[in-house]
Amino acid sequence: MVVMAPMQTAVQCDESDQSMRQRLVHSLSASFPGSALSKALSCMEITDEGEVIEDPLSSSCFAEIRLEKLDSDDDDLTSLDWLKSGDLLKDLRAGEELETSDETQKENGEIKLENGGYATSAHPPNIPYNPQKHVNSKPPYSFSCLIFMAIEDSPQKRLPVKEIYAWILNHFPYFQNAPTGWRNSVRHNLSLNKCFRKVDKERGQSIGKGSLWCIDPDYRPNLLQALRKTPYHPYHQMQMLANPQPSPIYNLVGARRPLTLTTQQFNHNTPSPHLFPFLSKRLAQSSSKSFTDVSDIDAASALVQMKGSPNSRPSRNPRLKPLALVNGKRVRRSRSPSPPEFGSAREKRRLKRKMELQLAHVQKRLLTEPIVYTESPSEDHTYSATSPLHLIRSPTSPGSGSSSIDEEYDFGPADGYQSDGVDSFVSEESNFDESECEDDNTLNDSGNFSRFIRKKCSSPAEAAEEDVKLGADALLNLAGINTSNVVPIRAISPSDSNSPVQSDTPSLIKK
DNA sequence: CTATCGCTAAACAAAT
DNA sequence: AATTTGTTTAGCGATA
Repeated sequence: MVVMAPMQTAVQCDESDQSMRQRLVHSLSASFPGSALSKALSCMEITDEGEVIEDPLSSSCFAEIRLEKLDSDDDDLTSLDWLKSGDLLKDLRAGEELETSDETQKENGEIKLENGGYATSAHPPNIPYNPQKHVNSKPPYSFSCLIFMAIEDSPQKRLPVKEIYAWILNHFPYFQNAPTGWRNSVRHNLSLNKCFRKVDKERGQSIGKGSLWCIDPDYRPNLLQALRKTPYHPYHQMQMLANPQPSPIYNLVGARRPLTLTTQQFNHNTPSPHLFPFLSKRLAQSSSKSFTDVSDIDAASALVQMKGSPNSRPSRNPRLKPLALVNGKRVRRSRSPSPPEFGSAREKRRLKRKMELQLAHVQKRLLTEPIVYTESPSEDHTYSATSPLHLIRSPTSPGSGSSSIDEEYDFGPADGYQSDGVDSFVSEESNFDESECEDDNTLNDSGNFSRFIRKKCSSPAEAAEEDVKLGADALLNLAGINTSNVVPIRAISPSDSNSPVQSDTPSLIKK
């Protein structure tokens, strides 16, 4: 059931589009001066009649986000009872007033401190957040999101710590008066959060102390997802500009509700080239491919036959080592392998071939599609976030320090802060050309996915088997079929959320 | 009640 | 030597 937003509908229909758009453009430009956001906004031309001549967000990845009913709490939203709670109507009216005044500041929940200093209170959840205006409210973004936005907003998609500080200070004046501990938190987050990766400096390159930090391409969708789930995330306001239709109510009233994209919506969610030049370029190449096509389902059903009924399998994922606590650290216990069951040799070969072809598509999608189907925060951007690639990475490879990461995971060489600006994951994309799906040898020999597997497995035969098993799980999950070998980053249906598999999912994998 | 998450503080080492 | 950067541990409150 899709829950529309009755309040926002009323708000947006009562006022003209033009005034709303103009005010939002003004507000966002002021909120994010000089940023990619304001650049994207500057590309919009609003006529006197309020028409947006060029709307860079018309195909935004957030343009068709809808809120799906996810839990019993949503029932509250289907009734109008929630309207009566608190001073919501007053707050909403206050939220509409984007012009700053002392009075509206009070109504907007601003916390005016007598000493004019730092407040630890979070921004009120029922007020649209303006970082430039609500300078005394703690931003409703996690440090992960702040760092993500800072890095994404940089020309090279990589920043030294110092400039991350600067970006945050510039865009969130709240931190100008905050104690310096937040810098520690930023560094702590950079260090501990797997989503962020240090870029090795080139020889002779000097950017001062420390390294550049970038987004790990594998986790970028997770961060996007996390940002999307954040109330008042800037891109949502952009979405309102592009598509002033009823939006998820939580973005207005601040209730914590995850967004879920439907399969149909997925295909239309192309990021703005103004905001995500590399991502939009990548997706444009594969936009003609549907996310879950018939062949996926076909292959998945074949896999069900091959693997047997998912429900008949033991709940524990045999390939995931369960976690144990040793000296306070989470480590993996040893596992006992579970051999796959196949039919005749001929049938096995046929299905394997089919599997490999489908696996190639899955691999390609996993590395190129930005949208993540998750409802658990742990799948977004936290220290415990997992990705398909991480499932098969050895989390505690001996000697896998920062210098060996690139080699082991085939990251491209560091570009340097002021270098050509080629995004690191562009090179990864090139490893997944459609033509690779046409040849078994190529498939097995050139993909990162396969390389990871081979590094993990001791023999080619074992690697091939691992390949098939992994692809089987990926396809089954993409087809919405619950399996014991869940690929946790995608296609997790609400009914899977309590599956025993997830409890076996690694909850903390250190870098 | 428990586990997880995000934040904060702190200690410490390494780099500049 | 001082400062900045990076890593790690610990603890707390909020939340699911």
